[in-house]
Amino acid sequence: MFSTSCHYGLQAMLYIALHSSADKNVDLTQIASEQDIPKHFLSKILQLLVRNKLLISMKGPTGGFRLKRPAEKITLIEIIAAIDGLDIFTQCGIGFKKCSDSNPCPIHHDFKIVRERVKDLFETKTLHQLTRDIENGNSIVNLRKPVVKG
Amino acid sequence: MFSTSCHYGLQAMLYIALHSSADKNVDLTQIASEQDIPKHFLSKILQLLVRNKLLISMKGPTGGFRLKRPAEKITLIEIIAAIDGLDIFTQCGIGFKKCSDSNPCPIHHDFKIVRERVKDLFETKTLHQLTRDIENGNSIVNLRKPVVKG
DNA sequence: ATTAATATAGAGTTTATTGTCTAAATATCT
DNA sequence: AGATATTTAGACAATAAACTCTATATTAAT
Repeated sequence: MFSTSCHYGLQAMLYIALHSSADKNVDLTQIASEQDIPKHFLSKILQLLVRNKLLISMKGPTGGFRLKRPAEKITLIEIIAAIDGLDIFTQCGIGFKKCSDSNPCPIHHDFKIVRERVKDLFETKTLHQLTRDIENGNSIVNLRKPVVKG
Repeated sequence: MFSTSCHYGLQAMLYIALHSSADKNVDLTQIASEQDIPKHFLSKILQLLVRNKLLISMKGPTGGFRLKRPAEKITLIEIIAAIDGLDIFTQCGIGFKKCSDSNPCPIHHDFKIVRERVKDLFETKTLHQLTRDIENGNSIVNLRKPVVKG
């Protein structure tokens, strides 16, 4: 449904939401190695997210990435919009370029309904909802927070 | 949502459903030019649909393509399966390879619901339903049947 | 100040997708 | 039988997506 880049971006944002805080960055190498994403490829995706005001980056030792806004205020569709764009949520189901509400293809109305449901999901789902699920143990997929030292 | 090849395949199948019959083929050049699809590229897609038993092809003068089965018996998902495969209907929304019902990512359950709705649509929609919509004038997009001579 | 750790930038490579061209095989029609 | 119209096949080209590598800029810590 989304590009590989977009998947990487979503995964990285989730990782950063879980592992960064207002005074703690997560660095690229850690994200890339723990999420198994090519480092320099991920680097460009994160740069894009910085330019789109979803992340803050800092150079130097202790540098890295953190969320620009609280996880409650970041929806998944913002990440998707920054990387893949929103065409997928407006495009015709069978690819007719001229298809529209007033000039519908024969599947337009039915497709629009299900497409909107997908869009709604990503519009309403926040990063915080995802991290909460993980912290509650309702979701897994190798994103467990490491045990804090001390 | 689907590849360009898949869009072309869906569009061509719809065109063939509208313009062929048990004793009339539609030829590649006509489909390609009327649907504005690169001819030789479309040729390969139609060959794939022939191999997947959705179309019959005949060479020579009066040759061309026709549906292998009645349009009532061909669902859109069969066309999609032949060209793009069905991965999109099983893949994780945020791209985790290991995500599954028993090892869910934090959006798994919600995403599965909307993904199934999209799948349902393409599973239940037949080519016949599309052509009927067009013939009833409920859908347009440059697929009008040309006026029959005589 | 120096060093080390980090993000940023840009060039280059590989692979997949999309599109083009030419030739061959097959079938119809006269 | 020969001419013509069609699909099939395969090589090739162009573009985009995914990935790699090297160098530079910036910052924290010493």
